[in-house]
Amino acid sequence: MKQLANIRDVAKEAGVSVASVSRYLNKKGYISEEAKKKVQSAIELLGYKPNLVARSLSTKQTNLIGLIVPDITNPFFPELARAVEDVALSYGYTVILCNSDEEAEKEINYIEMLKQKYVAGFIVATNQLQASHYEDLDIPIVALDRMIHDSIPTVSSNNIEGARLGTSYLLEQNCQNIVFMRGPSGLGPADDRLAGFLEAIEGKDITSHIIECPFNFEHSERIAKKFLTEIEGIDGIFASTDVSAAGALKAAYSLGISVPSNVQIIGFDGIALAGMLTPGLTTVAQDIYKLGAIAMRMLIKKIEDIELDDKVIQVPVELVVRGTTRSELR
Amino acid sequence: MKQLANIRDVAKEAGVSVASVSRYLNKKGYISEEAKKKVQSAIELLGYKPNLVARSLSTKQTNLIGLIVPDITNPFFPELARAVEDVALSYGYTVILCNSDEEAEKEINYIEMLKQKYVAGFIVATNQLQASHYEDLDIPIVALDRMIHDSIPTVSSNNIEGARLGTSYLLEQNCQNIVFMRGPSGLGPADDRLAGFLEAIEGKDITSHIIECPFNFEHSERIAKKFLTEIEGIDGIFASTDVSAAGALKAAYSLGISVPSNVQIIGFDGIALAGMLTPGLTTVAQDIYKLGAIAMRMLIKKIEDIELDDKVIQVPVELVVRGTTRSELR
DNA sequence: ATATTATGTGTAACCGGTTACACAATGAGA
DNA sequence: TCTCATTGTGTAACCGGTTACACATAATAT
Repeated sequence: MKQLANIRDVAKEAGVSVASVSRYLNKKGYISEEAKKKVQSAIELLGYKPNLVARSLSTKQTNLIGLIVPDITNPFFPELARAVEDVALSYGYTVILCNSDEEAEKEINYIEMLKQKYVAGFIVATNQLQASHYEDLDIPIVALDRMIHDSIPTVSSNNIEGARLGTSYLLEQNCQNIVFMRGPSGLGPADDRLAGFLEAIEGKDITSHIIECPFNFEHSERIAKKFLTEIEGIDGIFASTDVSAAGALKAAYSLGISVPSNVQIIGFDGIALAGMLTPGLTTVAQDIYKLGAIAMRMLIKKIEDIELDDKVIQVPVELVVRGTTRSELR
Repeated sequence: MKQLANIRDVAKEAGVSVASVSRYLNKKGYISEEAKKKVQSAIELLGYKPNLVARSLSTKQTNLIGLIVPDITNPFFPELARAVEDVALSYGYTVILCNSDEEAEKEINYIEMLKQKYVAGFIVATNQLQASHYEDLDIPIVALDRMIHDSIPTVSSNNIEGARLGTSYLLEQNCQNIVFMRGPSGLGPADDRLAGFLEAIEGKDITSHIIECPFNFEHSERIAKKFLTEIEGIDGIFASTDVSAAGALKAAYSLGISVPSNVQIIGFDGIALAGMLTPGLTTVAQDIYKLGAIAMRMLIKKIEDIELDDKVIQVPVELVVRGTTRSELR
């Protein structure tokens, strides 16, 4: 392959100055129709593509977006990442994937490194760091799934409403003795889901058990096995996450407890996994793709310095009824 | 935040030239102990971090790696991506995630764009493009999971051996009438898995049905439902993918066919999903993390121009027995 | 004593863009 | 006719690194 042409080659070929070529490329400043044409054909002739690195050096801007997630291996995040990536691509941005493992240090390292690369912005789906860290950065940021601080635009699902919805459904199904597997305390969505659950059972004549449980299959299975053997008469489980629900389902199965006839289970997230389980998992589904897509669009607005209509966007949530609840009882 | 220091500031502060600072930073060329110390303290004093964009412009090299996968939403790929990302990070590289959707055009667009950014190399887990495309690129490339061409270093699982292993196990479990759900024809791993299956049943007195099926849950479920109703007496299913196996499992369940007592099912991949299903999916497990990690290390060697020991690496595969096969019959 | 080599350092050009600024030319308004 | 705004263009500095090359000095070989 031949040496790539640069802007000076184009200028020479077109018989104009580099400034004119640059103005043409960026549609900025004055340029005559005639010059435009000459530049255009020179570009075509030489197969010229602007060097993005050089441009970045000069403008201190790139079209790189850092997407920070706890762990792409957790099936919630690939769906989110996919949406972010799709939208980014359609606007000419490129996404860099960063797994933080919920460790502040890893996250800081990533942020430092990407800052050195002049990333255009970050989408952060973790909340390890204090808001001040991000504010000091002076780079556009959008929080996804988890609220970091009022000062940072956020897009998340309506978790409280979702938990209320799921709980009400469990009550409709005549569950009287419900375990709520709450996520790690201190984690925004986990807390909100618990709040929604508590609101929904408020004043109802049912027994409830709140049990903390990480968003991880093996732990969830173990914990569910424990409470299913230790607590008498459980007839409903609301897990804060589909993965946890899957753990509970498996635990029930291995204990010979039949789902949904003995225990009904409901999850939260609406990831593809829910539909793959047998029986299919009833779940409060987030619109994950929308979550990611909106976050990316917000970030692009911030990057391009367009005023945001709303700083906080709540995406509605929907109950998807499948086989782990007794829909025939409705 | 104050203006970041650049190399000239450091040089001035240290009382040396920029060349010395640069030599110090890159550990290249001669520099005295004394100068080293002066530069070091100037760097600390100013909190200097080299500007990676400027460096890239000059060296025409970045520490960016493009990772091209069909769709990160397919649960096989996040596990792979995770490994790639971990190893990349540990060597100071950053990975850019690209979903090609198995479309040649998308892939070409990505490659073009990343080339403009001086990416250091690509890990390609798709095979849409002809090898020549990659060769013309003149950028280090490693093929992951799927072989593209002899000329391109490849790391993949031993798919033939894996399929043989799984099939033998099914035979040991007394399956007589087996459906092999093969992946899309023309796809390397899918073809290899079929080959392994055929080899393993060669000469055995059993009935087999080869049915093509994409690597997608919904399609797999539908197809499995069809053959489970249309074909008499199926007692074993070997799916080329855990996701397909999950579809088959769900299909069996919805038809009231019990697994493993009526039909035994075995998958391929060893993704986390397999363990989350009930019953747990017996599967031929790839060492997915290892696959990704080795690919990344190979790529780094290519980038740094270190001779590769082997151009093609086959990672061994392991049978993981869970609940969809009747292990008690052993 | 002299040639040769190894060590150490600085200057300035270069990578390939962007853009401030100077300078024209043209047309409109006073 | 004389401003002055508008449109159009080019030169050269700048972004922040790397590095070829020239030059200097010290150590070793002849």
